[in-house]
Amino acid sequence: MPYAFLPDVARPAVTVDMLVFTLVDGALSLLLIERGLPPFRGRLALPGGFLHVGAGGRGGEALDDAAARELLEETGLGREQVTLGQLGAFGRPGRDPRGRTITVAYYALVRPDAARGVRAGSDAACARWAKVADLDLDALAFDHGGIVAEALVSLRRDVDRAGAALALVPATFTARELREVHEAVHGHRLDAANFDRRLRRLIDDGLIEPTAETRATGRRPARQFRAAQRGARSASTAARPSSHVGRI
Amino acid sequence: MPYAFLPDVARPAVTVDMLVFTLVDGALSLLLIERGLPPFRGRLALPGGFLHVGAGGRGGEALDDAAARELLEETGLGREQVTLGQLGAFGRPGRDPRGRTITVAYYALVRPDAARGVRAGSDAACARWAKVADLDLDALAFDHGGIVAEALVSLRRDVDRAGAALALVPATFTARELREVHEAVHGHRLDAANFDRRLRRLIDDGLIEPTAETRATGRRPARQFRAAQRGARSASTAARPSSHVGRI
DNA sequence: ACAAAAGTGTTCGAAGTACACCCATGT
DNA sequence: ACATGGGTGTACTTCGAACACTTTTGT
Repeated sequence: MPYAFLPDVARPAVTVDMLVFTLVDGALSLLLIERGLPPFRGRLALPGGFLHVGAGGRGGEALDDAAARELLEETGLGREQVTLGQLGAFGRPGRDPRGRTITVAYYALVRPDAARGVRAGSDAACARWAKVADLDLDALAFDHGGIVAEALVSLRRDVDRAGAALALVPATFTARELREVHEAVHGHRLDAANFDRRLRRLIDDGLIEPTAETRATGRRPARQFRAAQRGARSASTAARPSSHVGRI
Repeated sequence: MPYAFLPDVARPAVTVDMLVFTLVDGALSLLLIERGLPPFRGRLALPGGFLHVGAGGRGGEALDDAAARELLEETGLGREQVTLGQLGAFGRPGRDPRGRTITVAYYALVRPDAARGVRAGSDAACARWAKVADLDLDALAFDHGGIVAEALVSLRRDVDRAGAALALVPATFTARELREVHEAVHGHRLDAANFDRRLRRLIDDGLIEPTAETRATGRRPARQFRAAQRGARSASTAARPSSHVGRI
């Protein structure tokens, strides 16, 4: 038993909410559930759940582990298959009519090929991919609209640092696919020629590497790339300041 | 009374911890308190406290308000005098030996002139400015060393976007002072000539504006600048994509 | 053959870096 | 007068945007 006790103040309930992003038909999409119970019954909401807190002083799960658990429950995806990170905490009084809750929002970036199998999580009544462009943020349950809005700002800011973009393409991808990630996130077209030169820089920097095979894509076959495994950096990378991936 | 109740699961205690940064003698510094009580008695820690949660379902304070309240209690500074923002939530089991706690970390950037008067908060046993360069992160209480490390990464990333740097200089400042903020945060010297051209761009973008007076600084008097009040943007700013300030 | 997509080259401007240099002032 | 810091100019480079252009495939 610990030698000192936490003061006996009122505690909020703590939940973890997930912002699971992927690309569906080239459009940035977010996994939402339709609530089957009040409050906000019938409204769309972020998947999530309560943080597991052990009975004793030390038990329970870390926030990151709670996010990974929720992700697995809702989508069947393991944390190795996605890019996971924390967005922040939200706790305005009144955000949940049932009582005081704090939520810690996590984002998860899912490759589109892995996203195909995501359906009917055990926890959620009905999980679906919603295109971000079509989403009415004000219609979401709780304060989830505001959380999604913040996540989109972070995502758009950090997709250019390549880390986030690489998390949203299949393991091997074409230049077009990676470009479409940027286009989907930012919502506007990019010059294919300029983007290819950016790809070449990513190769120079050791972030991605070309594969031997090409892929038939309807017309002329395209070269493919894959994310470089860490450690296999080129000399030019070592000289540059490392491009930190940062949060989402 | 609400029509539905939160499930009766165990709840963690929720605290708000403050990372109060300023420049002391040109060195990036952080406000720390020496703990007077166990656990970690005698060790340095971030100032902070428990989130106020109302007895009913709706009462209590928002996370931002808790951060502002802690800041006021520890430093006497109001939220209008500082730049305040959330860093994130930390909740590893075992981070507090007394029991399960989640902390939401906030940063506050304090202008050096305002930091002069910060001393002996009502809450803290003994508050002091610690130079970040001299700090032994592993010696801090709880998991505060890791939190500080994360904050420094964010601060270094975002000081270049000008928003953070302007929060760490007096209301009117010289080019040298703003440059020293960048140097203090990044830990290396910058070319004064190039930095001056960056200043000129900040003027063009309407972020800062020159004042009429100059300041005697030992040798040749220096021109002074101030942060431009929002709304007084130049034409060039309106055309550009707005440079979001982002978190810390 | 032709359309569509892959891929290359060119030009321009914005902005970072390095460095030479002039200017104004307190001692 | 002169050292010190304030302030300007110049050359080089990187990188994004715009766009003309060639190459390679399927139909």
